[in-house]
Amino acid sequence: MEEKKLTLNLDIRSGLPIYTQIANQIQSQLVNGILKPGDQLPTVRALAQELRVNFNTVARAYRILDEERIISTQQGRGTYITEIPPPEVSERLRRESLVALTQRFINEAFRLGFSEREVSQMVRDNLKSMKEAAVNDNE
Amino acid sequence: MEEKKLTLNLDIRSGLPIYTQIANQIQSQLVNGILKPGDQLPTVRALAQELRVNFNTVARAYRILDEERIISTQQGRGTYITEIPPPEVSERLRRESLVALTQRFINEAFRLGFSEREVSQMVRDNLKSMKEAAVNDNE
DNA sequence: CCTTTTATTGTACTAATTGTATCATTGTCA
DNA sequence: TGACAATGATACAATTAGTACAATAAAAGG
Repeated sequence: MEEKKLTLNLDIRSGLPIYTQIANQIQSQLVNGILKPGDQLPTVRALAQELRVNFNTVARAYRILDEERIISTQQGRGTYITEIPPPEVSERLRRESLVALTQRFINEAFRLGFSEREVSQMVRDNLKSMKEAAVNDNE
Repeated sequence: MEEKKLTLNLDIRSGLPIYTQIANQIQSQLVNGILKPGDQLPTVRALAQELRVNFNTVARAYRILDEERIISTQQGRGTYITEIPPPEVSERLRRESLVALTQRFINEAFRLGFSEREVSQMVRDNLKSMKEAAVNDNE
C-alpha cells in the first residue's frame, strides 16, 4: 500500500499527449487494482526522471487526476490515491451510505448542543461557499 | 485530568497538512470533553513518535493552538490545556467545531459522488424525521 | 539544604523535499 | 505562416525534517 514502482509505457507515436497517457495509465492501474487507495505516487520529479520527461508534464497529469478526485496532491508532501466511488456499488448501497453519513453528522452536531436551525444553516452556508469556490475556479 | 493518551487519526489522503489535522483534532477533543482544562498533552517528541512524524510538526500544531489560547506551551515544562477558556473563546470553539464537522461531512458526501442537491435534501429529511421522532416521544 | 549536574521540554533557524505558477520554446496543422 | 497545444525552464511556496539551543525540572553531591 506504499511506494509502488509505477511502471508506465509511453508511446510517442500514439498521438496522445504525454500527460494524457500518464493520467490514463494511472487511472487504469487503479481500476485494475495495481494501485490502491492510499498508495503514494512517485513525486513529480522522480516520475519525470524515470520517464525522461519534464516534471511539469507529470504535474499536469497529476493535476488532471486531482481534479477528477482520483488522487490528492499536496504541496510539500506528495500525491496519494484517494478513495473512488466504487462503480460496482449499487445505487441503493450508495444512498444508504449517505443516510448513515448524514445521521452521524447530525447526531454529532446535536451532541455538541447545536439546534436544528443552526445545523441546517451551517450546511447551507457550507454548500454555498463551496459552489462559489467552484465557480471561481472556472473563471 | 492528567496524562491522557490522546488518540489521533491522521489521514494522509485528506489533503490537510499533518499539523492542521493534529491541531483540529485536539481542538475538537476539547470541545467534545475528551480533553479538559488543565490536562497535560503529550510532549512534542512523545506525540511525534506515536504518530511517526517529526516533532517539529507536532510543535507547529501546538503553536497554532497556543496562539489561539487553547493550550499553553511552556518551554521546559510541557503543554497544557488552558485552564479557564474565556466565554467568547469557548463559544468560538463551539462554532468552529460545527464548521469543521460540517465540512468533513460535506467533503465525504461529495467524495461518495453525491450532488449538492442530494446532500441538502438528505439533511433536510434527516432533520425532519428527527423532529417528528422527538414529538412522538412526548406524546 | 544548597549547589551543581543532568535530563526533559519547547523554540528557533535552516535545509530538504514536494507541488505550483508563470512564461518561454517547440512543434504541428490548418 | 500563424495559431494553438504540448512541453520545458525557472522561480516560488508549503510542508516536513534536522540540528542546535534555551528554559525548566529533577537528580546528585556536598
